[in-house]
Amino acid sequence: MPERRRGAALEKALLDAAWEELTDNGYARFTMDAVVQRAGTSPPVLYRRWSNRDELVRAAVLHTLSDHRRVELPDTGSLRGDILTLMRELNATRVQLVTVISVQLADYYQQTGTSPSDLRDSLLKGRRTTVDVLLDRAVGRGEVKPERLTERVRSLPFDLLRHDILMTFAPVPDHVLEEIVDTVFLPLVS
Amino acid sequence: MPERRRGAALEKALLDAAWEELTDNGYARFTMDAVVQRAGTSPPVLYRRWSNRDELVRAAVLHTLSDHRRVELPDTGSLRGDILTLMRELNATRVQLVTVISVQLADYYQQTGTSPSDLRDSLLKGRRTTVDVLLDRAVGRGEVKPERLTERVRSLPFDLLRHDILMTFAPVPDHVLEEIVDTVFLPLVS
DNA sequence: AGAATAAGATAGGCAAGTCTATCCAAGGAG
DNA sequence: CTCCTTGGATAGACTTGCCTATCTTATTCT
Repeated sequence: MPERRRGAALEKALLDAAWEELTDNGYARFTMDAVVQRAGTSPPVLYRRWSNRDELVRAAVLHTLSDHRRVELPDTGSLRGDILTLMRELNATRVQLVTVISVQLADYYQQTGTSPSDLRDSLLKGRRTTVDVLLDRAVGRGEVKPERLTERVRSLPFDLLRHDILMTFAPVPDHVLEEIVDTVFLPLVS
Repeated sequence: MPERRRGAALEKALLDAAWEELTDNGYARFTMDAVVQRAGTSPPVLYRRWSNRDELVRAAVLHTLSDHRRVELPDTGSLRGDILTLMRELNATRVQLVTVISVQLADYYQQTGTSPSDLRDSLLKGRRTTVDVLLDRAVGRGEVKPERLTERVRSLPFDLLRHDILMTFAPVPDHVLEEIVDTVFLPLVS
């Protein structure tokens, strides 16, 4: 007989199940029944917490986002190493997150009249990102010319990474990451 | 009494209606009934041609793609002008196409195990694109150094445009297009 | 121990959507 | 003019998913 889960543990299990349904099947095929079944519980348990599909989806996304928030801060001694390390980590760990946020939630954006950039903005608002730290250190070492670091250029490697992920729904090969850094980003900043 | 449409005209009306449903409501809310109603016809007319939802979606996408295939070839005398003109046209006319192909079809990709890049590849296979022509002319004028024109760099401005469209689901402001060309693309190629 | 709380099972009403069967009507082909 | 194809209307069977009501049972609190 399995133990009966309660409170926070049960809630986490439900949100995890919802997230897995979302990544596996996408929003279009996301059903409450499937979440119930995957979590091994019964409908009322779910509905006591989130009274409809959209509430559950929102909660699952927020839950996963807050889980993934922190990234290790690389420190390899060079901008190239730092940026590549960061990109490799994002590339390895965030493919699902990126595709769900950008693609699977299409219906949610349509209903709310928002877009992925709105979601992103509301999450990053006022936070100092890892990239900012890396770049400041590189400026301190004289590796980059600060006047070249426009917002566009700062986010360029990550925009390109995100773009490639969205076109393939898969991690990007490592040589592509190096290509982005070596033939696009570094030439523009140094 | 409205005339009764037949054959190709009717088929086009149905596919157009399907495409509009797709752009307005997305794949998740795409229903046969809605298409029937928008086209002003009745269910059997639809089912005689496409026996289910997915077949219809596929047909509508292909139909629209073949409609949009050609782009005007700009000739402003400078690479900057040519590229900007092309980007402006794409930005103005392809937002729906890009978002539908990348986002609304998520479910389709999941079922077929494909991705937007597969769709893109199968469409562009062997075709000489407008961009190639522009760039070759620029090389001829000595505006760009040919050895810098890697595949990555050639597609860079369009990848960034596509990325921004996917983050906002809307046309990109003109000053952003200029920013991409002036602070990213041209510095890399000249 | 006993009471209170919340988990979990089961069943079912309701709504929406898919697809088919059946019919009638328009309009082009002979 | 008549036939025959095909468009179009209507109705309904069937399925699926949402959500609620009701009941039993495990776990925790006092």
